[in-house]
Amino acid sequence: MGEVNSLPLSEQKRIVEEKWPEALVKEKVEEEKKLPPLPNVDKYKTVVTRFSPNPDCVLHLGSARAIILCHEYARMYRGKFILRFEDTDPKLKRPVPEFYDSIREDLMWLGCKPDEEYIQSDRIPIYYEYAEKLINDGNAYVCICTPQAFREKILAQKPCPCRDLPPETHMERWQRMLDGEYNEGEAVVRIKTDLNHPNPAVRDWPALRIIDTEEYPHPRVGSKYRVWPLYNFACGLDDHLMGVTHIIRGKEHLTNMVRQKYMYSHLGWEYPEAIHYGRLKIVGAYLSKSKIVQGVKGGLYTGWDDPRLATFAALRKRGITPAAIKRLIIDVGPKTSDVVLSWENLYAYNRKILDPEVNRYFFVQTPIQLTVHGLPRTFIAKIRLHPERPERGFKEYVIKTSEGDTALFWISRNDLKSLTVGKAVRLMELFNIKIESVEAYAVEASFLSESYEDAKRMDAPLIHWVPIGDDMPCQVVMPDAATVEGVAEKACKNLKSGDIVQFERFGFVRIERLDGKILAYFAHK
RNA sequence: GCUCCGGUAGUAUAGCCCGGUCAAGUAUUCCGGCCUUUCGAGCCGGAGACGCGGGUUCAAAUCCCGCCCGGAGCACCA
Repeated sequence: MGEVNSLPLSEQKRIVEEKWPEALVKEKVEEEKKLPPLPNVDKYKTVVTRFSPNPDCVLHLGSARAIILCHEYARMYRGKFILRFEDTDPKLKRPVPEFYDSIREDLMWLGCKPDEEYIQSDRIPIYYEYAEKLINDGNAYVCICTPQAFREKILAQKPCPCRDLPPETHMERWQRMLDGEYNEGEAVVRIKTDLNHPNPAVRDWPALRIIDTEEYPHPRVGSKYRVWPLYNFACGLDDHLMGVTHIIRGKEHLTNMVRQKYMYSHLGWEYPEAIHYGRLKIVGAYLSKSKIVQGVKGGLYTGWDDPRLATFAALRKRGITPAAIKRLIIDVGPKTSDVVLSWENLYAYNRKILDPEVNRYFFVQTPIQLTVHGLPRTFIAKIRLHPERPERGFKEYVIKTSEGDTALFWISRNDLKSLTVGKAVRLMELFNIKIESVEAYAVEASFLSESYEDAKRMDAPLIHWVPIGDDMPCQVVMPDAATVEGVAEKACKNLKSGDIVQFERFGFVRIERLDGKILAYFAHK
């Protein structure tokens, strides 16, 4: 051991290469983290997962866990991924037509295309059918107690007066519910459970209730139905009916599973495998639908894609790639503890994806004028669009010694701090200069030399620049919605809306608009 | 309050079920260095964690008990 360690590294490496070449190869394979296996996959012919949003808001990073986990597992086992809109509350959580589409779009953008799609508001007759069966079999009943009266009974582990009435009576009441003879809140269908269950919330839970859809019409089916299923009823039935084998959802649904299991046993069904992951938050962002809706409606945010929001629309606008989100979610995995992500984690994945792909440009933030005197000749700066990929092409600027021997540039006021009178500075990819004078809005300098080696030897700071005249105005909207003003180099005029580029020494941005001037959104450093 | 989860570095994660190979791995972050006409990326090195207290055991991040902290649910919402 000591003998081996005393050898130079290159020698050690040579020996290993000779004797165990496979050891080195293995070392280089950077393994991507994989999802842990799903439980009891063998029990089912095909794995079926579902993502079931309420279309009452746009999707955000908080939903990413459900979407990506469900989709990824479905792919992993060559199974099926279902999108199911749970829009059964026309009153309190009103679905909004535009969100059905925005959710579909977000899923496509994320690369999580559903194999099938269902909308619960189209399935009301199915829910009625099972409600009747359950009532007929004495496993459900129509309760006409006031909520308070019922609550008292159930807390005392006693049946309410309705519970033990014969099924025929309840079938009559059910018919009256459908016929509109009860008003909102006057009757509710309950699933029978164990009255002694330790958690009062699971005892005889409500399955269907009445909504006055004349007053609160459903955006898709209007006033067609007065009796609407509650979450546990619709969701519980659908999961079985659609053949869902693995339910992957947040742990807030843990008690819902307990409730639904009673219904499954009434129907003689077997409950699917269920994974309840923890809550996902990201520092500084509101991931609550109500906060988002409130903020957008109230004008606090510019829209669903306001850069301060962690909606997919906002992330997309900023140039955060779906691949980065996917890696992040897979990295976090399906465990039950809550996580508070830091943006750095997301950015790091995104940077890894973007860096080898996107072109580089100069953007000068809060520009000030730099005058360079004493140019010996005209210079041509020919700069690669991507440092490692010369085949991408170049951008070219001719630095003319127009007025005598001087040239004018924009440089960033932020770089003022690295400029000291008498010291050398390198204009990246161009030449070295010596600072003669520094004022708040103007810097004077003189030409020093051309070679990069000189700059290195002098330990000169490197700053980027845009030739005055070869510039175009550019605004960058930052993640806090503040706007940074500056100038971009002229070559940016060839960019298109939607392009993601790196503004060197500034960060990655996505081009939003280009009309003589540039509007970009900042992704990250 | 009741019911149920969970707590590994700044962040995220592996390991926990089936104690030893964990003087705890990985990614990111931060700090150095190298490389490179930029930042970045890349390469090399460094910093940084088992919530607390008991117990069982030759041996505990892993098993048991207590405590503390965090979260979720307790709707005729999803």
